[in-house]
Amino acid sequence: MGSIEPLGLSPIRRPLHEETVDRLRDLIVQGELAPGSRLNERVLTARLGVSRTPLREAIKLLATEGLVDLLPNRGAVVAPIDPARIAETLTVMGALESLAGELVCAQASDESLADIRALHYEMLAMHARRDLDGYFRYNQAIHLKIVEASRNAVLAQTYRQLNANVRRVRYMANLSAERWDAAVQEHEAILAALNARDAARLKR
Amino acid sequence: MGSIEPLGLSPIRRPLHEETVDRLRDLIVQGELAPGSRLNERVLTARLGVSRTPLREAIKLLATEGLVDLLPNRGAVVAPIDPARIAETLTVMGALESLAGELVCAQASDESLADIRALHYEMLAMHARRDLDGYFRYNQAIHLKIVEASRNAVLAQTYRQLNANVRRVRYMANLSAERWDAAVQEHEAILAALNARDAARLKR
DNA sequence: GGGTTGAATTTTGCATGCAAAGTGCCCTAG
DNA sequence: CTAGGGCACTTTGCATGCAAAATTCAACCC
Repeated sequence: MGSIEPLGLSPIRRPLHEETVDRLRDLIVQGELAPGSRLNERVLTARLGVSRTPLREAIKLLATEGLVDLLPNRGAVVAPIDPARIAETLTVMGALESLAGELVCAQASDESLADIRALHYEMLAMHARRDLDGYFRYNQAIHLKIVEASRNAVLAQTYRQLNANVRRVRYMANLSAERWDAAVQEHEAILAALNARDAARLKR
Repeated sequence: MGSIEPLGLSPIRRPLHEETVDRLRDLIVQGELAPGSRLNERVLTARLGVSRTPLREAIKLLATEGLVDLLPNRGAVVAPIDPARIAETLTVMGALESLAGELVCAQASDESLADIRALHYEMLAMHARRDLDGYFRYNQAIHLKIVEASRNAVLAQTYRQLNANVRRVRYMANLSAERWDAAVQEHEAILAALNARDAARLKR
């Protein structure tokens, strides 16, 4: 396009299609593109400032992540939120978290555990001041950190991919207060087990 | 390209990029494209008879499956086989299979179980006549069938995706005879537990 | 002789063009 | 007034064009 790189020492330039995937994913996850709405290529190229080629690559990629549905010869739509599918996803994520917990107990570094503990207290702080949004962010961060601390890159990537799908729901479904408190209790228990490196306790 | 569709009453026509993904995946999984070799777009378009656009879409898709590595501005290579990564993948697949087993015990239909049992005996037949290739095919089929019988589409898709990666290895790594026999024994045990719908026994 | 630089070629990344499939509107027939 | 058919417009799917990055190869300098 007509713009000249400001040549601020930008060490690397990310491929456009990658950038587009991330931006489009954010639009979908944060609900800016509503579930079920069509993804018109012309509109999106205008909105994102890219041409159709990287956009189409991005759309197909997000289709494999389950965030969009491809309708042959009729384009793509933001995947509707299917409660049954969400439930299935949570089941699988549960199994992965369980595995991650075991691996963390067995082999994570003390620094990783310390990081997780720190995030946990940040989250408690958010809970204390009833900051739901902040709470969710730290909650996400903790889960991702646990999965990363498992030192299994495949596990981490698989988990992240599934997570994108349920994040859409979490953004919408507002938690009741009791449900929220219960979740926090649960988190306390998990953290305690991790600290003790007690894999058996973790699985309850 | 210049060819005319033979117009045999083809009810539907699969999108070209999808077809390309499958064909390219097969080339990689079956080792026809060696790990580490570069994916030259011009060469592949000639080989597959498609233009660069669907080919590029396919390559990016396979990158998310972990079958190819993308080198920015330098194209793509068939992902080298990294033993550590394979081990990680098997760990995750193990967790998923375990989950699948539980789900199958809890809620699969009797017909599904019968299908699995039938495949199991087919596999035993292959084992008896020392047909390694046939054995692998049925082995794969059984695992896929179990995962599908779990009635969790997300689980099934996740499993299939991870499986593509390890299939490359299974094609190469020839099993020793003892290792093979042991695997068959294991399979017998799994099938027995499934038939009894005994989830606890399954997990050993 | 080894290393470096730079021009030619190749290859990728992105943009755009073209044909076919799809969609909707309007007009007409019943 | 409603149902059906046809035409125009929109949108997608694929192919190709163009510019920039990378690679190659060779001449040149040290």
